[in-house]
Amino acid sequence: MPEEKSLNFIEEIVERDLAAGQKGIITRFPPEPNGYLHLGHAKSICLNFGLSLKYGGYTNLRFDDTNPVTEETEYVDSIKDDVRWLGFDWKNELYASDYFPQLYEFALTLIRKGLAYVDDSTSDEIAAGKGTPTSPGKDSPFRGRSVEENLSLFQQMKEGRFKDGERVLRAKIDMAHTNMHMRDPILYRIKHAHHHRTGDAWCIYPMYDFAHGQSDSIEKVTHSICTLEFVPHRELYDWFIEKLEIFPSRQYEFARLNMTHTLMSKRKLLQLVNENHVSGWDDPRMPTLSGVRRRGYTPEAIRDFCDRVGVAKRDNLIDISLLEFCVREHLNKVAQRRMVVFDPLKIVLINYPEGQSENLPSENNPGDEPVTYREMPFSRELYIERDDFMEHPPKKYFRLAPGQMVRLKSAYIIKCEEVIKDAAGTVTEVRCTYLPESKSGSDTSGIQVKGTLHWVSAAHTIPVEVRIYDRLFTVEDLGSIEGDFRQYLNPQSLVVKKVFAEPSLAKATAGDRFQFLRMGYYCLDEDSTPAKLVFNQTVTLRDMWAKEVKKG
RNA sequence: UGCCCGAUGGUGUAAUUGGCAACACGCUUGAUUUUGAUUCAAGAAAGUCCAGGUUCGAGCCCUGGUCGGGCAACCA
Repeated sequence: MPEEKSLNFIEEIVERDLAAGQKGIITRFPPEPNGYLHLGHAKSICLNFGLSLKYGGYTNLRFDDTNPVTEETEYVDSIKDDVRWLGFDWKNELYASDYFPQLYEFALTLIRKGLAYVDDSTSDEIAAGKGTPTSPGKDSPFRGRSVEENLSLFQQMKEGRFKDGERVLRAKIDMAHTNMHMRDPILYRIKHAHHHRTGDAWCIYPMYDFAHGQSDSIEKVTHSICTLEFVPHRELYDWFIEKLEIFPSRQYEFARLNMTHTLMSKRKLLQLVNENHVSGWDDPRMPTLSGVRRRGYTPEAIRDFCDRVGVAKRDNLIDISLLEFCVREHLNKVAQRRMVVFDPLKIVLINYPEGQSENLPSENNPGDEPVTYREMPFSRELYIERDDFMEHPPKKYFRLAPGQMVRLKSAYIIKCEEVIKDAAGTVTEVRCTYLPESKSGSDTSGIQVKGTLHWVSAAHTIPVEVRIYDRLFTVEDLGSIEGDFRQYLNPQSLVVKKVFAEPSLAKATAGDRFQFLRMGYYCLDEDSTPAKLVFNQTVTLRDMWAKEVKKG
């Protein structure tokens, strides 16, 4: 039995409720369809769906579509794709807009109870009347209207007798309340706008506060989980439930996910898209689910990540290296190994017959239970990484150098015999001898070498494009910067290279994930054509040597 | 100048609810290795924001501070 993992504070609440006799739980994931889902949403999705999976119950997918001017069907579709990709199934696909008739009835109820009124004030007047956090607001001059007049006016609002902004319906609570959200919050506003689902059926739309909690209640959601910025809304949330005498859903808040070197704000991400700082919502540098998916991240890795970051109420800034650890850990298990030379240096095997070649088997993944192999052509002329040769190597360098021997992965041990340079002194070719008796799998040479290099046969290699990504922003904490966040965009966040791949990669299909030996994890991008393969770098391998070099 | 949250190694999350502060990432060192990857082993790193109080005993409870975050969209 593995050690029982400790519960997060929401699980504790759920277990307490269950122990107190509650029969099961219902949660919901309530995105507004005005942008693509990002890693922060993944945390919420894993929490909400994870809870109902763990405690027996279900989770609804409910679109909070109460603002027709920013919401679109494109977003609805992408959100559904992303939730499914992450690996979760919702019980019901619902929309707050489904509840417009019911919500309208709720508004009528409040008016009849004398708890809501139509306000003719302008937006500015209402804002001014709100007061400030440290000073009370003032009652609207329209606050005292009779129930009949309010009913009539609200009816006229619904019928389209007024223009946008001319009137609103407000709750009648307390303009001096210490909680700003309780100072007669707006319930309904007029928007003569086309809604992605209800079309032109309505010209009044409920505000978030009047739609969200009641939607939870209608669905009998037991635990309505949201982020910390909604804490002050909870008092209002409960007020509606009490006054309307409806199912008592309960709201609980947790701290949203923040990550180093990136942003988790839909508004700012939209700006990056609109201003073409990235190629789209699914640009592999984006922290969106469609972005990390295209980058090659697996749903397993994302879920593992969400599990590891935990759930609590204090502000946090998760190091992006934790995310990278999670992908590496999963990809190490599932990605097939391939060899690709990024910056080629020609090797000529002077004792290997010209015109000859042979196929050498190489493991697809050394960790697989029965190890499987692919064939790699080997010949007299090869490419290795330019970094893997040094004419004057430092002490702990155990790659190729004059007089030194290295192993070519899955092939032979070679020894550097001669270095050829051009007029500028740049090494253009390295001549080596190979040890025929050192062939992988049947090595009788008895020689042990420290270094093993990846390589590709010059005559058999296929050119491919590789897109190498780095952090989107140069600063760690985007939340604590002054000025425009765009000035911190990393100009080096995308580097495109033409590189040399082993021929078996020609068979790859979009979405396939590989480990390019010693280089990193890559996946085939959808931009690929049979004539031109494009690979996205998912994440590099851990690199102790790079650290050593950096230390100097 | 109000109300509401929060504070535990560098980061994140725990601490059987009052009993020797643990786990993970990151970092360091060593072993293994036909990937300087993986794997394995070891280690450094907080005495729990501060000050009082309750208690045999406080990271947990109480009081008062300090610091950080949120709250005044006809956004969600």
